[in-house]
Amino acid sequence: MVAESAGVDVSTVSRVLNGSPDAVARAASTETVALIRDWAARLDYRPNPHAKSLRTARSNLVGVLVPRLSDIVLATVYEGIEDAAARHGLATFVMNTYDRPDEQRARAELALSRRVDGLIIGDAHSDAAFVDEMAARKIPFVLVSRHAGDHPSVTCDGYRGGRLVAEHFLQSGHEKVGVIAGEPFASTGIDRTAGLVDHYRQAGIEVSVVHSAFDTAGGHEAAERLLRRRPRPTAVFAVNDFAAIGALGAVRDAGLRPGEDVAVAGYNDTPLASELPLPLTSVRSRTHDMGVRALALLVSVMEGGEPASERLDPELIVRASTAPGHGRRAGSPTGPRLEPRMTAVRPRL
Amino acid sequence: MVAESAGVDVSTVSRVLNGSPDAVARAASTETVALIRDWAARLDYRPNPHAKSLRTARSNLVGVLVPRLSDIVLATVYEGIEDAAARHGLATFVMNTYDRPDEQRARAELALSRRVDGLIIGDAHSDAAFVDEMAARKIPFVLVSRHAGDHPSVTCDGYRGGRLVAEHFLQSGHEKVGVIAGEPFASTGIDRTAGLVDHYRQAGIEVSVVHSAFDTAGGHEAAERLLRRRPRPTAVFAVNDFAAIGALGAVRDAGLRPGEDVAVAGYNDTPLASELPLPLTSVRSRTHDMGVRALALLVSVMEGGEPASERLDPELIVRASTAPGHGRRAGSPTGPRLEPRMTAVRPRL
DNA sequence: TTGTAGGCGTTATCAG
DNA sequence: CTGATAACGCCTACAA
Repeated sequence: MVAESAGVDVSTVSRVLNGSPDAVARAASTETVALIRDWAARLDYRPNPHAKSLRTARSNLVGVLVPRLSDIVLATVYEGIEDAAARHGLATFVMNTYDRPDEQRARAELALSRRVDGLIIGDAHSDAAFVDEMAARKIPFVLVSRHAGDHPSVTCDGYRGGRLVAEHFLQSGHEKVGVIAGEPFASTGIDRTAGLVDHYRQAGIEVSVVHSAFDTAGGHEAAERLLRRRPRPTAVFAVNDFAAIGALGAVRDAGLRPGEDVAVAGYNDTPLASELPLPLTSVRSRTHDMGVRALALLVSVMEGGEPASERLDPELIVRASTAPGHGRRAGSPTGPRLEPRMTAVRPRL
Repeated sequence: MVAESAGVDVSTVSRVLNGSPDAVARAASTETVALIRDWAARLDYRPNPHAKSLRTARSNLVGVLVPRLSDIVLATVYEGIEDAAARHGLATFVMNTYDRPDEQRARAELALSRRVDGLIIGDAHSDAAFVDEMAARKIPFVLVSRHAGDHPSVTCDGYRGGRLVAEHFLQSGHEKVGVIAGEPFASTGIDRTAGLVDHYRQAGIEVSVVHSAFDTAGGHEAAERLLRRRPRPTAVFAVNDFAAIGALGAVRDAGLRPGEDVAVAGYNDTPLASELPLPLTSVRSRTHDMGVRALALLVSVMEGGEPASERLDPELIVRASTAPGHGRRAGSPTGPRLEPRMTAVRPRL
């Protein structure tokens, strides 16, 4: 189209429109380049991506599998992926798998039938069955958020995150601790739990671990179970902020003062954590960065590389839920005197 | 590929693999059909979507624009879109625009350059500037969540939602009411606010309206402004659950009892609303359904139709934040006696 | 019922 | 430096 209008050959047009700046210089005369660029702009020409993909056998598409996009953690990871993908000229499909193996396979096939150049898998299970299949089929992919087997992955160091919480709890004098460990198939929960458990064990202390769904209701129910144990935990670590919020509610419902009678820490430092009535101690897990790095890693895999996995460093954010009087929300008019007021004369047990 | 293996002509293969059941029956002999199907399965043949799109000038791709995917409301709408799209054999791209007009245009162009067959726009501004441009360019699109101009849209009736809250507040005896109205360019906040304001006006009462960001911090700050007014509001309606959570915090920080001294209602009935320590009254807005319906509407538009917009019905869910003693979280061991305990002997003002 | 041929818009190769 | 040509895989009108 550009070619006809400008009276130039198609191949020249292609060379000008696609080549790197200096390649263009070598490929066509200055006038021809100007002419072609002019017509392309005037007709606002866009190369047809389907024709291009057909010819080059590259779609510049990547598929992304997540357990659930309405989980803010994964949504934020995906935002990172999407940002980075746009910068690389790639487009992304996201799909929910609800952590169900059959859906993982079905969605992956769907993506593959769309001829994606690679896959970012955010819902790997620790048994690695599904990802091993993908690897056996030589499909370029990376894992994000969770790791499995020794496939390339970008994660945030959950083991270290768990230790950070353990150190904080120990320094605060907690010797009876409970962990709400999330789903048993997710490396995130496994690592975070192991980090805390190991650190406590080195101090000669055993902690109670219960599993739960990754949401508020799951955390509430799991915390109830922990609070029934004797001696009762004085600190609870939930491997997810939403579970931690549920735990806060359970503590309150049990007639105890969250933050005072029972310290509660979460994970991921969700935007809500700092804004809760009782601000929540949490471990920042650099979710957006994980997405950005995962896409970079995938690009490297797609280019035939065998890049090393990346493990980002977590950061503990201490707030009032584990340190009464600390970590008040900025901009509050009342200052550190909030907590006593929030918890005044609540009957014990 | 299938053709060579089976020793059949390519066009016959195409006919068998694409045609509707009875078209196939008319197009090839039973044996040939079986033969072709057999080989297709054995080679797990997938038609190349790029070749198909090139030939048919249809990509089966739809672009989705949202303000921000890490907002659970839009994430849930998108889940609905994605579910429905998969059922229609369509694939979707989502992109964040952060409610910035330049990003809206840039992302729409990106989608268009990918040759999407249509667009679902979840971030329309009430001035309709951007969507009018799209319409002028004859691009098939529908709006979701927000409406603008008289372009086809799927929304939940915010005006009615606002009225539902107003009725509930009036029945509870609130005569001094504040509204946290969200961003002024979003039809959602505008309609919800208008519904409440109109209903109160019909009762001869004026309400205070303040704008804010749609997040927790915005709601906190806006509530502080409302609570400084005299006479002080006894009820606050935030057009978004996250803003409502911020408002709950502000009420508490002001030394008042949320739910008792100041009723707080939110909007969207986010999963968190029912799980908060003080369960939040909210208006359910059928976000997932909106996504599903929006995709159906887009399909109709892409087929050349001019379908009418859809307005789904909202539902008020009353909980303890506006009705102390009501709406306790199911499964709690303490029953309706929670609220007095939560708010005991907090100093007034 | 089956086969043939042309073209969708690119890019790569080869020749001028 | 520029132009012609083939091929990517699919669909469809037309012919047999």
